[in-house]
Amino acid sequence: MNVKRTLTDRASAVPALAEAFREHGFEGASLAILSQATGLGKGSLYNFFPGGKEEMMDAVLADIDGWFYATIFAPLEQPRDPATAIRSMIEEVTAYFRSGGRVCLVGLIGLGSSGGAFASRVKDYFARWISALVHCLEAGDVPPSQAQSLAEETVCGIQGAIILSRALGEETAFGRIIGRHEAVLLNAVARHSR
Amino acid sequence: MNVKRTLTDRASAVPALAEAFREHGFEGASLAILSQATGLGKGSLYNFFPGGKEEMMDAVLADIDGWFYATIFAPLEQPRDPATAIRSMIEEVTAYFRSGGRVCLVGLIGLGSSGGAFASRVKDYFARWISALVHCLEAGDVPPSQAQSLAEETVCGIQGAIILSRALGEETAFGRIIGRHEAVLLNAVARHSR
DNA sequence: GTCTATAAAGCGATAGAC
DNA sequence: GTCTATCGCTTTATAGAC
Repeated sequence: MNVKRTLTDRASAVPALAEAFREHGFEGASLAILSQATGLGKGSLYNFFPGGKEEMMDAVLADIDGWFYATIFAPLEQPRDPATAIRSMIEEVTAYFRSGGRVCLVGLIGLGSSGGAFASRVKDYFARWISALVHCLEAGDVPPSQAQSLAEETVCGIQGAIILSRALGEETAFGRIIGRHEAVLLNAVARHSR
Repeated sequence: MNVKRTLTDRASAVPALAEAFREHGFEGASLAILSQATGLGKGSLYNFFPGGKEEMMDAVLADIDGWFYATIFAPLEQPRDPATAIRSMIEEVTAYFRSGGRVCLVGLIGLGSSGGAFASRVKDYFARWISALVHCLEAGDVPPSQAQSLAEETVCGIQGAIILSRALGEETAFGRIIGRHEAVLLNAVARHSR
């Protein structure tokens, strides 16, 4: 019971850490910031994460990966109806990234120099996303080569939409861009399953 | 003459600073790193950039903006032949970002917390890029609303392609994704100018 | 298990010799 | 104009009180 409790507390600190890393980046998020974000003292943080910031970031990335797998990837991989799965993905992604107001931490880490330490997590995240979307499109009778292209373009477009909507300072850009990707995906499955 | 000389030396330090900021980010690039990258001591750096790191980054962003305006934006705005201008943009962009091996510093800064201080530069960069591409497409008789969508999608796709090719660790992804965007743009101008 | 105090190192920035 | 030395301050990380 007491073992479970410490794990639970560690796990409950992860979302706060994630938000701090999102806002300040890996190097920018100091222990003082992380301490304030979680409400835990530095001592407690090192008790949960003996490896320091790196272990915290690793736990955050693992948590994000788990959430995406359960919420986005898994439904795409075994879709009852491909069109519904696509619509669901777009809806969840838009809510998760708050229309571009919230940064994709995995993408951000991949761009930075700190990315090397988390390269495999970053790679897996994007590879699994694309793979899941490919499976969904193929379930909608889209030819494999076209499914691969569409999946890559969609995942790219989402990352780009976050950058662009933040840069332009207009949240509406995100929905506009993502909406067009949704339409392209739905059009593809509708055309081929016809 | 001596005035010109100091300006030249300051300017010649900017590309090295840019590369250091690209590799380490704004917070990650310490003065020790910037000193090593430029070959100048901290004293010399502060002589050229009294405002410290912020002024260095601002000079870097101004330099990048100037290069993009001359090389990419201006040719798009007054295209002799839209298709040629588009092909040239893709070629220059691919070389500049080294097929995704080189990060887009403007996009990276826009994602990070340090972006606030450089928000107007980041915004202008993307707004001008999209605007220039829209003008080029309209010169190719693409309807305005469609030109705006295509331009947004292309700029997004380039940013996303950098993230994805780095994350997946395959440089080929960049050319593949950007090539499809190029084809879409060329197809649009060919179809409407027909 | 959580805190405060503290260590050692690195940070941005400045001063002053040359 | 360029360097070295140095100032405060913040950083990560640890130690020890409770």
